Amino acid sequence: MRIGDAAAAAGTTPRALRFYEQRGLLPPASRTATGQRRYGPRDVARVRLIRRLLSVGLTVEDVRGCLADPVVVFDGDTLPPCDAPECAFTQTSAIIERRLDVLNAEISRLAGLRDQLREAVGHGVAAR
Amino acid sequence: MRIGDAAAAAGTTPRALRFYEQRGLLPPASRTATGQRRYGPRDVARVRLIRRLLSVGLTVEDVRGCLADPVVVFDGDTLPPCDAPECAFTQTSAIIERRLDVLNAEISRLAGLRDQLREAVGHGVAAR
DNA sequence: TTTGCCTTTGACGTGCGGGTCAAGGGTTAC
DNA sequence: GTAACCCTTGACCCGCACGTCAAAGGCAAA
Repeated sequence: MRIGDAAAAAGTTPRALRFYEQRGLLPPASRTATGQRRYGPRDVARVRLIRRLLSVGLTVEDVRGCLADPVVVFDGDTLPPCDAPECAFTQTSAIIERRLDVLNAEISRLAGLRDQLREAVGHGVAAR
Repeated sequence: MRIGDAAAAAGTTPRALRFYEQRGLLPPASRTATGQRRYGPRDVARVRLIRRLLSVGLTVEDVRGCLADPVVVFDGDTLPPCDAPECAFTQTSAIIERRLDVLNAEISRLAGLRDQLREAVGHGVAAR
C-alpha cells in the first residue's frame, strides 16, 4: 500500500501519517527503491490505534508513551491485563490518569469562567 | 502617563496596551511630539475593563463588540440598564450569552472526552 | 508517450493573547 | 553630561495536530 491508501484505510490523511512518523508514533516506514513509503495492514491497525488514543484527548506525547507499552506494541494480539502489583508495566493507565487530571482541571476552569459570565450577565459587569 | 505606567496601573504590560490598540479595543493613544503614547486615568479604566472582560473568557472580538455598547462607552458613568424590550442596545449581554453557549459546548466536549478516558482506563481500550 | 493522479521534502499557516527579542532613539535623576 | 531606564516599530515565538502550498519526480492506464 502507498501512503494515500494506507491513510484512507485508517481514516486519515497522508500528511497525518508522515506527521506520526516524524513524531515517533509510527516506526519509519519501509521505502521503495524510489523512496516512496510502503505500508501493510499492521501499520494501518497501528494508525487506527493512534487515532483512537488521540481522539479521546491524549496528546502526541501521551500516545508515544502508550505505544511504548508492551500491551500496545502487540497490536491486535492483546496481552492479558496484568493485575498483579509487581507487574506495573502498563504506563498507559498512568498516562491516561494524568490526562484525566488535566481534563478535569480544564473543565473546572471553564466552569469557573462560565459562572463568572453568568453572574456578569445578571449584574451587568460590563458597565461597572 | 507613559505606556509603562499606564500598563502597571492597569495591571498589565506595555505590549498588551499596544496590542489592544492594534486590535481596536483601545482608541489610538495621543502622542507626544516624539511619538510616545500618553495615557490618562480614563484609558487605564478602559484597560481594566478590557482585562476584566478577557479574564472571564471573552475573546478580543467579543470585547470589541462589548466596548461598542453605549453603556460601556461611558466608562465609569454607567447608563442605567434598560429593561424595556424596545431598548435592545446592549449587545453586550447577547455577546456574553453567545460566549456562554460556546463555553458550555466546550465543557460538554471535554466531559465527553473524560468519560471516554475513564471507560478506557477501566476496559483497557489501548490494547484493543 | 502522454495524461493525470500520486508521492517526496520543506516551509509556512491555523487560533489566541499576548511574550520576547532587536535596533534605534527618548527621558529623567543625579 | 551621563547612566539607567523608558519608548518606538517590526518580526518572530508559544502549543498543538495537523492543513496547505510548492517544486520536483513516480506510477498506471490509454
